[in-house]
Amino acid sequence: MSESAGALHGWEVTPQEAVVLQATLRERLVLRPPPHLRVSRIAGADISTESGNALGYGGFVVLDAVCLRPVEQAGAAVELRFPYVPGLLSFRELPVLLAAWNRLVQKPDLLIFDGQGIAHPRRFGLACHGGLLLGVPSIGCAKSLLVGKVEPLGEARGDTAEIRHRGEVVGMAVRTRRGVSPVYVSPGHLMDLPTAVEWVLRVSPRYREPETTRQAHRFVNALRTAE
DNA sequence: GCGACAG
DNA sequence: ATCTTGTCGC
Repeated sequence: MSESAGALHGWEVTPQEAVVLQATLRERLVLRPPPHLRVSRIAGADISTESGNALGYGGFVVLDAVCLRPVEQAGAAVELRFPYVPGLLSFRELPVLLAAWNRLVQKPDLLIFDGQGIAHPRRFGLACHGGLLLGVPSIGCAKSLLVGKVEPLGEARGDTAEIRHRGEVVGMAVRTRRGVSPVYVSPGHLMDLPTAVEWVLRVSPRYREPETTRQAHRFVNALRTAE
């Protein structure tokens, strides 16, 4: 019997317990893609919150991996019970994303999260946790760094520079568009760095951020505004 | 002890 | 992330 998505652990945890969980869960990460990864559908995930907190609106937008056109979207609204703590973002966002995931019919072959993968203090960022939880290859693509240092990178689209942290290469700064600041890419689950960079560039043909992230952001923001 | 700190 | 006004550039 295969484990159903979301059955890794409960969400009623304290920040201290979350840190312990991360150390345990990271041992189950697979940092290489499946032998013959075929991606026909790729999805972005994001959440949108109210100013005071309370409800979080989360969702996925699934795109055709070739034309980048949306094929399905699913969302959910759940009370956010875990605070925003740098390094523990997944414990805040994944409960609502899991609810949205369960409403999704056409599951994607690859997921891109708005946050870090292994470029994380304990090598277990949002994309790692999300990919492991859902059992899908995943990539972290963040707008800013959580940990690590990067040397200046070239100005051309496609230029990269390693993200180094404690002597390890944990990700890559990637210029997806000339004249704008780079995005920070790192593997989540069932993924490696070269493949992650390749996909981020492929789904970011025009704007700084991947089309998956842009569409997911628009979708969940519309969800919140409509309520 | 002092900064840094995904979204 | 969200709250907010104007401003710069294609």
